[in-house]
Amino acid sequence: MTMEFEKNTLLFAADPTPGIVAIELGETGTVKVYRRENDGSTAADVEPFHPFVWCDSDVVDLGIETEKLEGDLRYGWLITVDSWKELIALRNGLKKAGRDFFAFTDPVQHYLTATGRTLFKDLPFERLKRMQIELLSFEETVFGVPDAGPGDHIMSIALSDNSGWEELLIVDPTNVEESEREAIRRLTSLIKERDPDVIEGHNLFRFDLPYLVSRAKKAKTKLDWGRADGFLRSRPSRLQIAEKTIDYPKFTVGGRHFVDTFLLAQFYDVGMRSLAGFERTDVARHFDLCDSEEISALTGKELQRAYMGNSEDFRRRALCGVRETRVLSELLSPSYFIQAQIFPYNYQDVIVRGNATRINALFLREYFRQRHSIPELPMVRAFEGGYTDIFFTGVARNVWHCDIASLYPSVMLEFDCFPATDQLQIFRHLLTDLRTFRLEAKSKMRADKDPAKQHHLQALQNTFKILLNSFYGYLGFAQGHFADFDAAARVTQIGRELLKKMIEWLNAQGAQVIEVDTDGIYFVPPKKIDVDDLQKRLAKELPSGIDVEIDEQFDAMFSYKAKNYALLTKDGDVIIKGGALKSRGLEKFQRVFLEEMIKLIMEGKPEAISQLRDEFERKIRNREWKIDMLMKTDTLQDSLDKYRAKIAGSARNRGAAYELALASGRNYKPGDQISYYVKATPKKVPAYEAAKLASEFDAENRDENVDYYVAKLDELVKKFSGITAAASAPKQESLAL
DNA sequence: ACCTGTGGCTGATCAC
DNA sequence: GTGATCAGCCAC
Repeated sequence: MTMEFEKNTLLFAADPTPGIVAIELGETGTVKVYRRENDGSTAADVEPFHPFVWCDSDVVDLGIETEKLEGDLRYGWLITVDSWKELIALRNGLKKAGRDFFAFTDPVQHYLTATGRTLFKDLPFERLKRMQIELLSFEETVFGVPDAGPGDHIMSIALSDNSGWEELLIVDPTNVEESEREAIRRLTSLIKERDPDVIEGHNLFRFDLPYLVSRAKKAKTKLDWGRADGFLRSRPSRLQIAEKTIDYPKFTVGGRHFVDTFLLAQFYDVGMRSLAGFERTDVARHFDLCDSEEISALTGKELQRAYMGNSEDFRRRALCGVRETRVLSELLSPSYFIQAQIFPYNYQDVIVRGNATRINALFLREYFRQRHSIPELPMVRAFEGGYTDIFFTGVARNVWHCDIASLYPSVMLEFDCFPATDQLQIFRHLLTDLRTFRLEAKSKMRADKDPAKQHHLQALQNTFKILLNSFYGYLGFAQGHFADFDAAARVTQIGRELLKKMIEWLNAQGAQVIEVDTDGIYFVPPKKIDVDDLQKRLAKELPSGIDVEIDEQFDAMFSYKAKNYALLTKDGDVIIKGGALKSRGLEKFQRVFLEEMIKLIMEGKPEAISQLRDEFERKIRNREWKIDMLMKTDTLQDSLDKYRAKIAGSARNRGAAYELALASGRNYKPGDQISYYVKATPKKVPAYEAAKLASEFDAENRDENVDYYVAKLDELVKKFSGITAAASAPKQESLAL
């Protein structure tokens, strides 16, 4: 089979029009469709636009023409109009008449759903025109806020694109007003001239664009960056990334997309949990693409001096930013580029929409195509999740791990856990196809010798994987039209039963099960057993289509609590899992101490812990560490107003990060991170009263509360003393020594 | 205007 | 002191 998956219309939609790079609303009743031509130029087609509404009843009484849809689901009538203006009028009319209806709010989603088109078909990522931008402001680097004071202005605008072109605009410090205006104008004309499809930046939404808008306003310069001469627009938006909610102004401009690598980094970290922070330098360091560590580490004041002195360091720093953004985007964007070929969304929106929302859009597109009615939103109810348990705590030696491959997708397919309302059986078909495609993409990737193709296939199979895993979540998604909470409950129940069956069987074989979570089991194998043999016999216990694999073996495991454990690999590496052992909520010295302590425990050297403790105490008392070892970094979840309101209503306790944010007088927003430490105080006070911003720490005149930190160290040692004692008392607690 | 799910652990604070 | 509650973060 060739790359047939790109011909799958459920996934990649029915209309094959290649090379669409952007879509924007045009003159009344039209959209402008921008396409990349073979010679690299961009064509603009004017196309008709027919937005639509799904309605629960015939509306002939309102004098409106409707189309009766197939099936008997709630929204069984379709009303199609000829312009965006008419759609808004129709919605208002229906609302007034008390009719129940459903319509998309995004015109691009209307267009793509109605036509079956998607962006970027047959377009390699390299042919997308991507421009990178980074502004440096005179005071931002000192205060962390755009447009901090009257003395503030743009120092530089750095630009680059994926053809390798670069340009640096520097504002003349001796003639700021005129020079800044000139730089902004030059920026606008460069955007028009180079005509990028995508404008990328790190913190583009929360810094560069709002800052630029405020400076352009002062300079009375227009930011007409649209392909059809439209202006930059923004409105407040909010983004949910795992447990974090990020407030940001969402910027849009006609015919182009904005991509913020700060947001991409946030999404990346949900899966990996491995970034130290989300500043560009943190992310660049993580991916090992820092070309000059000391240049990017320049402090605000040093940078100001370099700027005033017109030094080469300033130019290097300014360009270093866009280069890193470009590489970062090349690492983090491809999966979204592929998703834009699949989902009826703008590239920019594919990034910020959640998985379940995107799946919902696929369902609605196919039901629209088949002119089939769609269901109302499901009744929401709570349902039980995966099975988690722990049977042994302490250190175990020779630990094996087995897991069920793609547990929930397999259960859904093998046990027919599909949405009751899905009369067209889209769910089953998509899931089946995705699973086949993923395996295909994976095997093709292994077979291919061309690194560029391998890279694409890797991104493709990863996209399929994310999608596959989101289908179960969709069943329990309150805003999914085809969600089905009973089906979701069946999936997890079957999952729990399978796991329990495996545990029972392993125990009956003489294995000792240590820890279980959802789809995998850590256990000490019975004596004298062959891995392949055990795997074969375990597999026989499970229904067909449910594949189990003994995928890993470890020298030791430190089992602490459910979802909290450490592993010692055969290569001597330590893997730590769980919030109790490695949470970002812990200060760095605690995380480092824990890691070293756990390593000692797993290596069978628990007696060395007290020496480690003493060494850490000495370093705290002698103030040997930089403050980053002692500080804590919290992410603000609520706005400061909401926090104030909650405190006033006794709905929550005070927290150090919020108190510091309030005291700073700066405009902190949800998603912002605050680093602070606890300073010495004359008498004992709550931590939030003794907290001080890490940025205000004075290394020449240190004031951290050493007793507070030593006490924390002791609590840590105490907390684990029981379990380390157990580990050194083999007869009682330790397994398979 | 936006939004995949449940399960589990911990630290900080506060009422009792 | 203790337990309850909330917020934050993590596993899968």
